Amino acid sequence: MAPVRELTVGQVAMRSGVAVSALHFYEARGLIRSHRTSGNQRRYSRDVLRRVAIIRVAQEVGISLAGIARAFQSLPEERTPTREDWNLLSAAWRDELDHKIAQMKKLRDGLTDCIGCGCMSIDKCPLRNKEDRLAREGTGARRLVVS
Amino acid sequence: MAPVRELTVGQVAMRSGVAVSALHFYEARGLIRSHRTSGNQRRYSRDVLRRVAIIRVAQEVGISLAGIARAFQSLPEERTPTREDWNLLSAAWRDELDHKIAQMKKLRDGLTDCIGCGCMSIDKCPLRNKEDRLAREGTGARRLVVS
DNA sequence: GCTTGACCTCAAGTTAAGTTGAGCTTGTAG
DNA sequence: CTACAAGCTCAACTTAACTTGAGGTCAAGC
Repeated sequence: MAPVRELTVGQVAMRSGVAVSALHFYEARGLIRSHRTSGNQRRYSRDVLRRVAIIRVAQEVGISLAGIARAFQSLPEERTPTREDWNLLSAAWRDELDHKIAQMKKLRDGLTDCIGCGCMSIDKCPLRNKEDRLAREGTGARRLVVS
Repeated sequence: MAPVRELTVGQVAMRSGVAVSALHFYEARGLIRSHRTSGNQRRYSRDVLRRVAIIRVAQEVGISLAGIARAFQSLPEERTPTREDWNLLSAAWRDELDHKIAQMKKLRDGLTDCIGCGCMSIDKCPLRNKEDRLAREGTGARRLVVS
């Protein structure tokens, strides 16, 4: 087979639509990998494009880079991930997403009922009920999760 | 009528479930207001509790403090907001929420179809389609929006 | 062979939403 | 009247996810 042309950072950046600096950053975070030329420049195999695409999609769905990295660990190190590999990943995320959608619906419905009423006390109002608030991660600054 | 007792920061913190530092912060951001005692301590009128409750709910729904502040500007400055005032607010947010839910559903459905397939190119894949991505705000670090 | 654009590294800056701490003042209970 | 908890201000730190900049290297065209 003809040798599949490797990509430079610039090419990956252009084709994936993310900045070069972001690619460096993803690499530092272990989300993508590259090897170096004799002149120390990065070269990527073509499947990095899929990885990057999935990173962006997952982010939009509200998954943090840490979460994505965790999920990516289920992918094989040696071989290029197959479609099946990716499907396993997406299945897990789809569940997360389903859950978030459900939570948001609950909030939306609760909003109209509760915002103008007298039930906004911390323990009584369904909206203010700590039991099943949407999860937050991180301890310092709060991140708003999802999308 | 009996004079309605004003609240100290500590009391508001306890009753609303947010930290004193967060209340200071909200005040600096113009989300809540207080007046000062002769000794320069904050005193809050009771309706601050509702405000704070709504701030938290709105945040969970993915609205940034800046967005909340914007919305709060529609509230009357002079009088305590009525139920009607709040309802107007919530209506707008409910729409936002509806929209976000719709986007998430789209993403969820697209995810299963697309993640394992070959369509992940920036311009063809529905998931990667720039047209109606979820809005991002801010220019520096990206925030993940919603909940 | 040199110029120019693409790369490289590493440090520091940015935003959101707060938290933490130092140093100082208030207010209330005994 | 004196502790001591609760307040106050202001500056600095935190996290995530990047971007920006400085200072230096690589490679391809003319």
